[in-house]
Amino acid sequence: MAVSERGPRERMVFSAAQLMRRGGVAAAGMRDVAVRAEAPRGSLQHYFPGGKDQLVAEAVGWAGRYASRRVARFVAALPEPVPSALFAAMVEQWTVEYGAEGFAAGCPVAAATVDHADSTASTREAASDAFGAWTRAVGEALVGMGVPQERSRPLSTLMISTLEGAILLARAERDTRALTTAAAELGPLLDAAVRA
Amino acid sequence: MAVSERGPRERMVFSAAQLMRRGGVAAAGMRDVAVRAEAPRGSLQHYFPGGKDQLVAEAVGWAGRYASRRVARFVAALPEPVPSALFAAMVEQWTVEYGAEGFAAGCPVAAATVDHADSTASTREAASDAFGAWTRAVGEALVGMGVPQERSRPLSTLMISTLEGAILLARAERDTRALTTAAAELGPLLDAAVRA
DNA sequence: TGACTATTATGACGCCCGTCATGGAACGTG
DNA sequence: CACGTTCCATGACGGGCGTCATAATAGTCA
Repeated sequence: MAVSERGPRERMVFSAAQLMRRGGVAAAGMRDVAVRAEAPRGSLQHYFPGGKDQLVAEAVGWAGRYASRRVARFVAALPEPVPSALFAAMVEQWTVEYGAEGFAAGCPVAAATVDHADSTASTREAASDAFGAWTRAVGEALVGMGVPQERSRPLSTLMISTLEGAILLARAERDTRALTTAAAELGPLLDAAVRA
Repeated sequence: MAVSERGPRERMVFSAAQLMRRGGVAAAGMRDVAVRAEAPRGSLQHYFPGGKDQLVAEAVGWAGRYASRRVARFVAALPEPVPSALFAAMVEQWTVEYGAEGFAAGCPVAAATVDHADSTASTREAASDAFGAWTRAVGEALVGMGVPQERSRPLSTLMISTLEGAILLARAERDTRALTTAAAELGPLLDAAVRA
């Protein structure tokens, strides 16, 4: 995830998301965002006239789109297109990161929800949209694997709930145990929904 | 949850946890904590010489003990002592709160993890201990219901992961859907582990 | 009573934050 | 060239934060 790609605007959104991942919304200071994005500080008020709220909302939206796109790529790369394998891939993304870079960062959407769901409407709506898009992407993938339409939404919601919670536990415990447990325990349940 | 119970020290810890539940660690200002606890501001530096870090850590510890105690009470109140009923009770605590008071607050341990897991060691350790105590309490309850010892830890971890994630989704979406889905989908899986 | 500790009170300090005001540079287009 | 739009630069402002210094009060026991 290099910072040097795309225009300065997108770099700032990306950097905001990265900082939120590590220390929540409060840790994503406007000055820090500009520095990390190698963007001029003056650009913030130009590209984000709505201030920090807008920046946070866009960072959350970016994260939602990123997660959704990831799902499609996971599906395409699966040796066997079964739900448990998709969930395992989603979990593996985190175990790999935590193994390689430590437990510094979590999900930016979760951070935005925890910090601003009650105080800032735009942030909460962005988080809702992000989770919605992600859930939809997973649900469509499940349908493509033979899961009945009406089962796809509850199961995709369950997958994302469990993954988010396991990320939380993993960070607190500095251990990927919760993540691997989630994948192992939920796998059979997910596969049992195919063609049911 | 009245604020007027116990001594001023415990009231401050409690108030800190409540504020963290709503807007994260940053929203739990020291001055606010004192006001909400109806405690003198000067008491903060007296009872918590370790500053805010100590206060946050104790709030997280308080939450962990609270959740653990709750598990025992849930088990005692169950009409039928099966794992799915325990999980349903844990979930119901949140659906009831969200139905009655709105989606303002989440789990304080989650908030502490998201905001300070990477920056403050004492907070992260407190969160790890809180999740550990909670997981242990749930695991012991599962064993008491006939779940084999070696299955109790993964299953209790799964329950807490899924619950925490569903709380997150529920707050973002302002909808208890994720919570009820979690209970409905995980129930059969949990009960299948009894005497297995 | 006196002395010692526990608790409370209050104001100030320094820091960082988001925001704003103002102006300069870059640059395509008429 | 002129000119307007887009983009960047910089410093200041006001406010909130955690922390600290200092002192007054309350409670307790010799």
